[in-house]
This record gives sequence, C-alpha cells and structure tokens, in this order.
Amino acid sequence: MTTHNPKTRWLAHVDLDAFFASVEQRDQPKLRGRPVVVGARPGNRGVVTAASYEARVFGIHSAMPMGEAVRRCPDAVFLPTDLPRYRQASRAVFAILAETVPVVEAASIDEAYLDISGMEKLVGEPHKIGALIRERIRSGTGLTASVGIGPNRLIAKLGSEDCKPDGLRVIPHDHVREFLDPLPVSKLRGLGKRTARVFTQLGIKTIGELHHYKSRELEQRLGSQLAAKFRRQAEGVGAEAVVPGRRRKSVSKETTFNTDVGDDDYLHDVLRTLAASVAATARQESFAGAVVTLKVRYAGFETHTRQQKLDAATVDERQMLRTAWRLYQSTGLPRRPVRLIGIGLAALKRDDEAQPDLFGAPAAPQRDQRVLNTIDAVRDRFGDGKLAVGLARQSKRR
DNA sequence: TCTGGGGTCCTTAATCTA
DNA sequence: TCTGTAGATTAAGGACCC
Repeated sequence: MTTHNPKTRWLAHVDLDAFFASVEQRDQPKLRGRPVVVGARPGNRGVVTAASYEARVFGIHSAMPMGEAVRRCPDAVFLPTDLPRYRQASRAVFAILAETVPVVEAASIDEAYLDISGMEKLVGEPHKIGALIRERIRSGTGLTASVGIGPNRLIAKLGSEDCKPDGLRVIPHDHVREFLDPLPVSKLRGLGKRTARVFTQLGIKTIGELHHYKSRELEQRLGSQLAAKFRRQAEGVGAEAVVPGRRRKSVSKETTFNTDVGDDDYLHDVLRTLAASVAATARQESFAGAVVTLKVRYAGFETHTRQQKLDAATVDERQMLRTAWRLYQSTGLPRRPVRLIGIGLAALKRDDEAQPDLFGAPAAPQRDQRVLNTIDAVRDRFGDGKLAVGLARQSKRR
C-alpha cells in the first residue's frame, strides 16, 4: 500500500467510453458515426447494455428497456451483447495499463483505478501522465478512454465522468472544494434513487450543501454508517488505496424467460444448466464455495432469495443443484410461474484453502469449456428461454 | 417504459453458541 | 443442569454499480 502524503498522492480513474458499443464500432467500420445499441434482442425481455454516443442523442441509455430504445430510435443498429469479444478488448487495455503504471486495480470490465503517485519524476506532471495513458490505449486498441486524476478515488472518478467522452481532467488537491461543491449530491458513490429521495426531502441538492449540513437528521434517516459514508465523500478526503488483483466473492448465473414458466421439470433442467455453468467457472478459476444461493423472480418483479451453507466448500454441480432445488421446493416460495431463476455460489475459497470434497471430484477442464461454449451457442441461436431445452438435447446425444 | 445479468455491500432478523 | 444473555453466524432482502 502506498502511504503518500495526501498532497503528493495522485490517483487516476480510467473509463472506456461507451465500451461495448465502441468495440462494435471499432470492429465494424460501417457502424462508425451511427447510433449503436447493444443489449437484448428487440422484442425480447431485456434492457440496453450499452449505447454509442450517437444513440445517446436520442435519449437512449444503459438499463433502458429495449422496447423503449426501439421507439426512440427505430433506425439504430441493435446488436446482441458479445461478452467474450469485449473481455478480449478489455484484457488488451489492462495489459497496456499494467505496462504503463505500477499499481492498477480493475473496477469493472471497462474501468480501472491507478495509483500514479511518484510517476511525475519519470513522465512529468499528472496531465502528462493522463495524456500518455490515453494515447497508449488509443494507439494500442483503437478505443478511447476518459481519464480523471485527483488526490483520491472519488475525485478521480468524478473527474473522468466530468470529461467524458474522450477527455482528461486533473483536479489538484487545492482545487477539490471548488470542483466538488457545485456538483449535485447524486454524483456521490452509492447514492441511488432511494437515497436521493431522502436528500431531496432534507433540502440537500449539492455536495457543497451536504458538506455544510450539520443536522443529525441525516443519520436518523439513513443510518449512521450510510450517513458517515456520504459525509466522508462530501469532505472529499477519501483515503482508500488502489488494490491490485481483488478477489471475487461470489459467482452466479441467472436467466429470465421470455414468458413465465410454471413447469417444475423445465425449471429443474434450467437450474441444472445454470449450476453446471457456475461450477465450470469455479473450476476454471480454481475455487470452491460453501454457500449456495437460489434466486427466483415472479410476475411484478417480486424477487426472493434462499441460501444454505454447506458442510464443506464444493464445486460439484450436482450438489449445488440438489441444494438449490431443495430450497426451491421446501422454503415456502410461492408456487407461481417463474420469470427468472438463478443459482449462485458464495463464501469462496481458493482450491488450496478448501476442504477435500469427496463429491466434487473435478470434471475434466475440456468438459467445463464445452459447457460454457454450449451455453453461449444455445443462447446465440435461441435466446435464454431455450437454454435448458437445447442443453437437454445435447446431453442426450452425448 | 417495464424493467438483464453479474456482482458488492449493508441492514435487519433469526438462530446458534459460549 | 438450567437459564439468561451477548456476540457470532446465518439468512433474506434491498440498494446500488457497471
């Protein structure tokens, strides 16, 4: 961990612009300059995963229902999400970052935090470092990134947001207050719709107003922890370090049906497929998990989860399926048609930390890859609704 | 408008255990 | 051995993020 004096500490936040859509435009030149929307197939249940800046002009943004996106811009190019290709592009960007900067923390597939303290001596002032990072990403991958640089993570992140797309913004230590004060509180991390309502009711609109808000009403309304978190952010003095190589804490797989499913045999088949996929991921990444979670969603978006701790960590899909199915059948869940079903594995341990698991004899890696490939292939051809049927046929042929 | 999928973290309540 | 209790663990749900 770096222990720089806050005045000499520089963190950067790198954010790839409209990432999924940009990868598509990069790989298919005829899409450049056109509105591109990546996400669910129009007509299916689902939302927009990414929208190019040309599509955003029409008010299309991620998480918007696909039907609404089609209404707003029927002439846009609608593409299915091609995660393997985006992962590949992401790996290329992270490789460049790793070559350029000593400490890199991946925050998501298209975002990273960098600790660039000390690089001034080699490269020059922070502005030069940011420019170098952006140029290397552009020349190495053909993608554009926005970079924010500041004395802590929050300021760096808000900086990159502020200069999007394809921009660079440096906020020095002694400019933090003037940068932060006029911003709306909705810019704070972890502040969503629910919390925003509380701030509105308290009459707090900007980060500056929150910074000067002394009443304990905030603590009463949000709870002491959450209130403290937002107050710290409003002070602008975050101290969390950039941590390379964070470990994942859970893995899960879920699917939404095009029409709700009431047939238990069918649900069981789908769950088996999802369990196989989770188990395959676990084996590929060499960990086992001791908590199985079942997730079920009904009409009206009514969502329930059930979980059970196992005696020992496992990667065995049969044990996961047995556990999840027991949870489905005997924990008082509504017996109504199901919109979504999913399974997850948590309380993860690396293989070398796990208890020996007699039931979880690892399957051949080739088979794991087959499971993952099959899921992708079936989803490509039929969409998620046909996933279970497609796999059931496959396994009969085998 | 009608809401995906894959995650993290937090709060609260129930249950277990010393 | 019984009982009350505090703290830890487990479980469920919610908010949020990309």
